[in-house]
Amino acid sequence: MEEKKEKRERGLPPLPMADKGVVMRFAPNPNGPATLGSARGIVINHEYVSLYDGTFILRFDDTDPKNKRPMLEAYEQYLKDCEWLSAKPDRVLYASKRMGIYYEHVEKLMKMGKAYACFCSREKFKKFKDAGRPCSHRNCATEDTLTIWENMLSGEYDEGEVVIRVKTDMAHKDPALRDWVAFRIVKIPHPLVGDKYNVWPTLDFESAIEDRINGVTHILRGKDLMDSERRQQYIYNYFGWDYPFVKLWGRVKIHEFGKFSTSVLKRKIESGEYTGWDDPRLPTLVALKRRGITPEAIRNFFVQLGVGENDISVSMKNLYAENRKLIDPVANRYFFVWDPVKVIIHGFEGGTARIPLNPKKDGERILKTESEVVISYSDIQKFQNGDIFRLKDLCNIRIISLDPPIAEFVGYELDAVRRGKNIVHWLPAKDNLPCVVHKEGDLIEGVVETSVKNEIDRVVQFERFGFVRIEQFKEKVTAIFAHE
RNA sequence: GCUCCGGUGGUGUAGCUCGGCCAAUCAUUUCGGCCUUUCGAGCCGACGACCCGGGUUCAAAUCCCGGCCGGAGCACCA
Repeated sequence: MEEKKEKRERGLPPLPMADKGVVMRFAPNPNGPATLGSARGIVINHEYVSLYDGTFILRFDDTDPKNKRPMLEAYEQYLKDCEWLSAKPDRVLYASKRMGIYYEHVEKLMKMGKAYACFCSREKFKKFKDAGRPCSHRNCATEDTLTIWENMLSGEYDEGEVVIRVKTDMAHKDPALRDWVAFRIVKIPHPLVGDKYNVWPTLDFESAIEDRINGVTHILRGKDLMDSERRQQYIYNYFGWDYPFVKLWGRVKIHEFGKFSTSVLKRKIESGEYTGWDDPRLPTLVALKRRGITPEAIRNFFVQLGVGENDISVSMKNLYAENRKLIDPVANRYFFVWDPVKVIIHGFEGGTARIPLNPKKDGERILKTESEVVISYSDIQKFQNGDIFRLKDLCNIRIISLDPPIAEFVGYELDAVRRGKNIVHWLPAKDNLPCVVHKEGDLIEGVVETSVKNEIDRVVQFERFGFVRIEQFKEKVTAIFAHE
């Protein structure tokens, strides 16, 4: 009862048939670091596993060194990204290092007469497939199939010359299921295992075997892999295995990023359009981390999205809202004056402002100033000669000249201005640090409180600007914008 | 062309398995108000949805049929 309530709060529907243990896996191709899309797989799988106290497997489906060439650094990055998301895998598998297992199983299938070597070109086979009729290779004798297989392994055939197909049903009403390819020849060295192999399994074959061997009980997969279950079911039937429970989910599109794919990202980084995988404009986890988006926020975000089967298009605003809930209570506040303009205050001999670091916490920062301050150009622009406004937590002033900006001291009474829009932030003209904020591709220059240099690698709020992560301080402060 | 799947407010989501407690949940967005001090944070409030048409039933978001719309697969990619 209580447990059930907890599940509901976390937002994920219970998993059917979970009573005999839960083993789940996330199986990326490491052709780049994890993106928000991968994060969904990592988070939800892990969330379920921890809900049922099961086992979480990270499996690299890296069986195509040609079209989906893995990136060596991405393997390690995936591990780091999982840990960052508090989803450390219980087991890590590299398909490319487990080829023997796949060979062993396909050989069994061939001996059972359930797999055969096919020499048809793609075009030729497509004709047979569309016609719903078998090609001549389908009836090849078992011994001959095995001989061809041996020759494939020893490299006697060229790429594209021959493939191994799993026998399904050439007359199946769904053309997508008819005798699919289980192995093909790829004579390009693999980033991880070199030129050790030139016969590689397809995803459907590799995944079918691995899920079984590792006792995977529940599979979460994209709708694009909808046919995998029915394709792989043939193998499971031949071996007398039970297929895991499958839940499909739709594609997630993020408004702000549009359609992105790892390979497109990679190209744009190589061409210099982006500075690297951690460019703050990108939807990679390393980039989000750099901006100060917390892993907890990402987890909450995906749990809230749920596991629906329709394709969705969601805004980063939802992620930002989750992140804000987490960081707002702890992020220290600072003044960041962008486009700073110096204002001379007549009749003010200077003063000291004591401002809470965070309205919900103890601690304060102290701003000591003389009679000259800086405020944002965008603020002063809104005032006219004679207007009175307040320098937040300091004093009230009246504009007596706009160009050059000169004001006169009016008093300390907050009540005199009261309304929020007449309160602006400021900094002492003589005591501040230059600062540049990376915000959505723009560089925003300004000045910040000197104590910001003690916040390296932390997320703070620049008042009336937004939350940023302080990245470094070398002559000037560099901050990366997260969100408002 | 063949084969699958899905359609709840602007955006997501709960509810649909076992029809009534649903004049429909929660989050976010937008708007409005509040705040001894963030016009860009916070707090409070409001607006806003069951794709359409039939059928079954005392009763349908929930079941059935048809339509419309959207998505996916039919690769020697994952």
